[in-house]
Amino acid sequence: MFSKACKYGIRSVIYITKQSQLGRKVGLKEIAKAVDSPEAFTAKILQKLCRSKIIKSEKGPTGGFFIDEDKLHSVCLSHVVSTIDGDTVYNDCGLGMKSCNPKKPCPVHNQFMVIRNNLKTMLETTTMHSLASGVKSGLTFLKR
Amino acid sequence: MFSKACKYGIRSVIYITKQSQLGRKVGLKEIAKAVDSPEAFTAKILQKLCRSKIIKSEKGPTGGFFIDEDKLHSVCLSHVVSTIDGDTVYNDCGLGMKSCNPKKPCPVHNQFMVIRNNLKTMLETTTMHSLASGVKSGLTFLKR
DNA sequence: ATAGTAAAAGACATTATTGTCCGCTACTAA
DNA sequence: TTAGTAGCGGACAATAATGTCTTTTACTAT
Repeated sequence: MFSKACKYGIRSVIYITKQSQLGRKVGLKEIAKAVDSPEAFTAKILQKLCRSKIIKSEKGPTGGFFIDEDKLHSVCLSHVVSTIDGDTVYNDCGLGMKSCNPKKPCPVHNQFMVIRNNLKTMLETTTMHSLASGVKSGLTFLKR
Repeated sequence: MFSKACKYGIRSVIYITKQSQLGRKVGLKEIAKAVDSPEAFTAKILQKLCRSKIIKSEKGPTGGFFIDEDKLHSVCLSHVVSTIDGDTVYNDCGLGMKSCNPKKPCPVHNQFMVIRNNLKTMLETTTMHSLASGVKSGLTFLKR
């Protein structure tokens, strides 16, 4: 479904969200440990997410990654996914055909449309805030 | 969503189905041209599909790939997908966590369950026969 | 029988993804 | 000002996926 990079990214942003709700900035090491991801690789992913303004970072001691107060409730799964994996999940043909469109559809075009719209809606309506809440309340988990 | 190998596989099986409905066996070259896929790579995929009994092959001149009469209406997308990509689409955690299950779910477990069940149902109820019919009637296309 | 055709199988090549390492830059606190 | 911390960026390494090539095997029609 998603690349590993994207999965690490989502897990990381959930953790950052959770900590930002407590007013904490978190360092790379802490994030990698909390979500059980390779540290250096995670750094790359976080850099991408910074460039796309989903998260912010501050250098130096007491620095780390965080999410702005006013963004805490608006960041969605879809933002992270499109930053890391691009729009392939939404746009690419299910059978990998170059020009698959409603006028010249691939054999599974319509079937995939339904699934993909479901997925798109889910990604666009699921906020990182709500996912972080699940972790905070102990209903869901971020590692293992 | 699916690997390239899986996409080539699906396209190929649709084409083979279409031709088998006409009582024709089809050679590798013809398949690769019809579905616009790399020939040698497609050969590997067809071998897998043969080993899993989804399609059959006959060697020698007048040989080629085909689907048994009695299977023509029963082969589903799910069969091809699980042969080529395995069960990852159905079983693997959406966030790549090792032990994600209903008792210890990842943050997006429930959201993904819904989507995945939709997908699973779709794959299990969509026959290659029906997809081949769409191509035959000119409603859908297998290349470009 | 044998010549020709087509799939099977294994070795190899290329590319994309994943992952690591290290020096550099920015920043903060003392 | 400076020492230490933490993210940034580029180069590099390992692995997995994709794709190719060549030889062998099986078969059929003549």
